Amino acid sequence: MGKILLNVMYAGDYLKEENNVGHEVINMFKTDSGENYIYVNPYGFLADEHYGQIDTVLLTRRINANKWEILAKATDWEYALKPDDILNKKENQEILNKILKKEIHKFSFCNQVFDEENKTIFEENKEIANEEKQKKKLRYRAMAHKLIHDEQVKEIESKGITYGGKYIYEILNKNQNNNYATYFTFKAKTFRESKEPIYILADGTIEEKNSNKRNEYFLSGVNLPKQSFKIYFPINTIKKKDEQEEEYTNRKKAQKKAYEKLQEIINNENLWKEENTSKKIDDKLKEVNRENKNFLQIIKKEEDELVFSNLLAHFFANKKGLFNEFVKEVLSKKAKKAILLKGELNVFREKENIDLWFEDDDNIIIIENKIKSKINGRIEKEMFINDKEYGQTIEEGKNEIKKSDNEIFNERLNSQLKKYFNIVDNIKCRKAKNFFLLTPNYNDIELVKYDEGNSYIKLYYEDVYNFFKNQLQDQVEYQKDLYMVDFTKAMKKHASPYNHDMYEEMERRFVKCIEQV
DNA sequence: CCCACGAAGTAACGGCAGTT
DNA sequence: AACTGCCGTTACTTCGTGGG
Repeated sequence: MGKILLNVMYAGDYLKEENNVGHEVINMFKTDSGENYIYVNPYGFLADEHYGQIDTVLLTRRINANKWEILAKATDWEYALKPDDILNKKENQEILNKILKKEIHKFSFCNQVFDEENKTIFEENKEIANEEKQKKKLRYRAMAHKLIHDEQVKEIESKGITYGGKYIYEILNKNQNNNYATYFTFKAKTFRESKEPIYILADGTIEEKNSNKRNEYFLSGVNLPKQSFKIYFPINTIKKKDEQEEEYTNRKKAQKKAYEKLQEIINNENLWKEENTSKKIDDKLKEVNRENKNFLQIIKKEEDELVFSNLLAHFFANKKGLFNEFVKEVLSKKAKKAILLKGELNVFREKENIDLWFEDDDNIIIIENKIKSKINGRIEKEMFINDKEYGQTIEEGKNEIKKSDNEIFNERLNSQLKKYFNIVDNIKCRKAKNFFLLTPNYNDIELVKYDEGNSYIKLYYEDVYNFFKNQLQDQVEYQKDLYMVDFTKAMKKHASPYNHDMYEEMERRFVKCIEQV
């Protein structure tokens, strides 16, 4: 029975620095000779005992604390450089002995040696700050890192591991600590991307109750790590501390079940592409990378919902007939009824705090735009011991959280959706009133959760993006408006089922670095 | 012109659970 | 047993708007 490793990609403060390219970017690319090298976060190697044990590495991305997306599977380790083997080479032992004055057989042993050697120094100089101690400790580990790095560089040259004609260590030469970096963990014989997003959900997600969505797998009773980039299945250690025997066995059972479920996912051929779809760095990819900019990206306003609301209001107010088409082609279809516009159209921004307010003789159409933020509103938690005693019942549709047999939390979400609905609903007129909530495709807001949520119709950026794209194709007039062309480009990001920001950002940086070497 | 308020942005902080 | 850094929460800041 082999182990499964779930590894998180595109995370960490390291990536915030423009010059740093996450090493994991290589996972989604083939080398120039068509091989798949995999880099396992965070440092590119595993603890000694895992080598030779792992069947499959699932490359994942965090959606949130309890929801991870599986992007690809890498199986059949063909080749790896084991850090401890490198350190145990005779010449490396000599180097380490000379510097550390101690025999090192295990990578993890560096810390211990440091502690022993510096015991007296730190006892005598208690004032040495902890921070400084940490820095010094890191320098010791860096020696081991350096030896592994040197060995990898040799291998990269002899095996010709290149992307777009450049050695991987050349490409990443602007990375912080590139001189100490590890570049690959192993070479995989098979690499398959998922056909469509596969999600695994752990405890704490509201999706549990209706987890019959496509490709969502619930790993009940298992916690996904919040800090670590790795989790191994079967899970290595279960702490028995503070646990009753029954809880302990239940947790063991849950973990076994989770492991079996992951195996099912891996073996389910329907979930994975038939071919190895990882790309090679070629001229076409470089070209796409250069063209892929839009002005909102440049001014870093791609995530700003106010900007999108302003632009939508601008185009609908100023392009004659555009809103008419939009209502016909998109809103009517979403509402499953014909919305017929009549008379002069007025477009308001932030009227009564409502993002977009369209009004003509016969209709009021409200669009609440949510890109990053959630629905605002107070969450009122009512806790009552045994609802019968208090004479209260839990209304249907509310989120009911059962803490124990007689403790029930009733979560009421008194939301801005309700507020806006009431504002418009209370207007005494014969106009038809339609409410829409516009969100990116990756940001699935559960309307049922909110008061009056059901009065809103979900509208996705994909709908709006496709509409604008089609309009641009059909109307030469629109093509001349470069703001409209760029705005449409900027919407594409939010029309994706993945929030691919880091994924795409890393790809962009990677290709940029290759061109600059 | 002042002030209150809403909403988005931001900084700080504690919890978490695997890793060394 | 100490360490780590993400994540959710909370409190605070900033900005714009609209009422008085």
